[in-house]
Amino acid sequence: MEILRAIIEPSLETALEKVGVKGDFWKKALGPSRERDQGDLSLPCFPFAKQLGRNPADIATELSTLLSGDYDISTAGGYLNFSAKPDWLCSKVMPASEMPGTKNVLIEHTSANPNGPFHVGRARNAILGDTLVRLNRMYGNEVRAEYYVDDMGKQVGVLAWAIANLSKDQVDSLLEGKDGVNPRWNGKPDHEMVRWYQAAQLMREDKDPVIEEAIGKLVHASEHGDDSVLKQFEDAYQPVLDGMLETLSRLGIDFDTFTKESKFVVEGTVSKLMERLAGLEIHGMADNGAHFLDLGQRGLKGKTEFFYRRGDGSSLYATRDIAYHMWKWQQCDELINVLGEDHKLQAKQVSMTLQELGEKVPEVMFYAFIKLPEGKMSTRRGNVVFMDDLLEEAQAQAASVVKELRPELGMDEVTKIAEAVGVSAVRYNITKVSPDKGFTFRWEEALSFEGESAPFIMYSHTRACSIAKRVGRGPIADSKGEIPPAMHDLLRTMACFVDKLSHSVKENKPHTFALYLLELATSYNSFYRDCHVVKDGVVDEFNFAVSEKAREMLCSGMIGVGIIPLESM
RNA sequence: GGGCGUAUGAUGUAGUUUGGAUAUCAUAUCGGCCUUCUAAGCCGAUUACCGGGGUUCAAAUCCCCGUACGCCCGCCA
Repeated sequence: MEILRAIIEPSLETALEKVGVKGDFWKKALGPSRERDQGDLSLPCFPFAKQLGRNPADIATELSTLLSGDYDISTAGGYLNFSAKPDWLCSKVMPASEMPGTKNVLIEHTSANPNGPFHVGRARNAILGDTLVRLNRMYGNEVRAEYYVDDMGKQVGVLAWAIANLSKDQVDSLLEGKDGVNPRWNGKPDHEMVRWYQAAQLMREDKDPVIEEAIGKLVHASEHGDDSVLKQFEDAYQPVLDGMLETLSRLGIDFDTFTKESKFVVEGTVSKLMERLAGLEIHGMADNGAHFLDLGQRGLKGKTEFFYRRGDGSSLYATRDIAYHMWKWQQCDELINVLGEDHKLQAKQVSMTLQELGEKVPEVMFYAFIKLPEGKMSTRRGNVVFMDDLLEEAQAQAASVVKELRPELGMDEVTKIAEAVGVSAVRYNITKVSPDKGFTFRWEEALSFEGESAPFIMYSHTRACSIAKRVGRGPIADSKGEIPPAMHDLLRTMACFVDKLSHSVKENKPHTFALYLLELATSYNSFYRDCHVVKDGVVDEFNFAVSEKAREMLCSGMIGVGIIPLESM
């Protein structure tokens, strides 16, 4: 609770000086209390014991007599506990709070190869990335969400070759016996066109030199910036990408800008970069003329040679990524990338090279993969859960719950609520887990609508909306009244909104704020139980004002993590 | 073989960056609460820091040695 810290620190500093404590190391010891009933902030006095040669409990007691302010003080077992006075807390929480962000942030996320539909694993990137985008915006930062389109190289090359050379019948017969397109997704180009890619990959297993050469030629041309080949690639991948973006859009995810990888080849920045790299101290060359940097000289362990240029003079993916980063740095103060954990080494190499060039390095949020109970997700082995199917299932499950709980609702209303509940639940179940934790996808958990879930938060919010609707007008400003425990508890939770948001944004940890919303909703639920707004037809203005403030916070918090704030569900 | 990451109740998770009190929350299980603003809710009960050393007044947190799992170690993307 930073608002409390701000008023405690100055007087605590004076008190500690009087007692004889030197230095300000205590500032980091002053932290949130472990238990809620201990207080809001606590100071362990053990570190002072040695310096002063006294018992920590005595020091705590003496300090408590030297302090006073808008907080209550208690001591317990060598700790000094501070609790904000409820009235003061209320006066701090109720006014609109200023958001501290001032930076221009560019967040690159998703950037999936445009060759097929999102499965749940690939979508983790988009969900985490978009949540970071939303949280940074709520924090006050200027944010640009960017998708880096991989429009050259082998993956797109294979897709383009297949579309140019295979008929639908050929594709169908090649893929015979494999799962077909779910009829629900007929006409959705990512689901349809991925079959050309899959068919081509199957054919390539035979290693037919004619096909390999044809694909190789395309890839080679794209990597040298051949306009007509790049155009052919674009015609192949764009519909697929559009289909993929449709899925993301259903999840509430969109982008401000799309930047094509080929841009840096065509504009010549990649070749200029390679010239610069060739002049570096740690530069080296292989027998066939390929170039690398020896990052081992800068402390990289394991494989130390980082190749950035092939023997034939063309660039590699990482080389283009470096050019891309240099370009990105020209347009923001802060750069964040969202990458799967398989990109850790690559990202390290890119960062080290950027440093070698005197450039700043990006912040990277890595996330671990989502597995299935049967093992790793793999499109080829048919061991996947497509995001489209998950969303469809979530919507259907939600619809059956809504129909049961709200039998009076019409079909349109049910569908609208079910869609919001389904999408929010799917997003939230991915967002609430720490990114570096790999987890196993289970339908049951992904579709959980109770406990630690989006619908739990949505439900609290609709309760607040329902009250507001019943009152039918806004709250009266500066209402005051009695603060019972449940309201006090809610106010304390509300007081940490910005703290939690700051932490989430600064550390690139969306899950901490996502979990905070659960606390906020829980506190609201207790308040809802104990502090009725409408009693016998009469509005308790103070309770209403607090309810409204909580409703606003829930609402903006939900938008921040991609939960759709319904007014009724 | 080397590098990086993860390990917390029956299950899933927070907390580890910056050491601090009785370790968070949920699911499951058992029991209670709808004549009062939506019971997708509320209240109560039950169960945990991978193993072994070390540092410290104090270790889930820091250091060392193991074990298990994941990812990476392409002139692929």
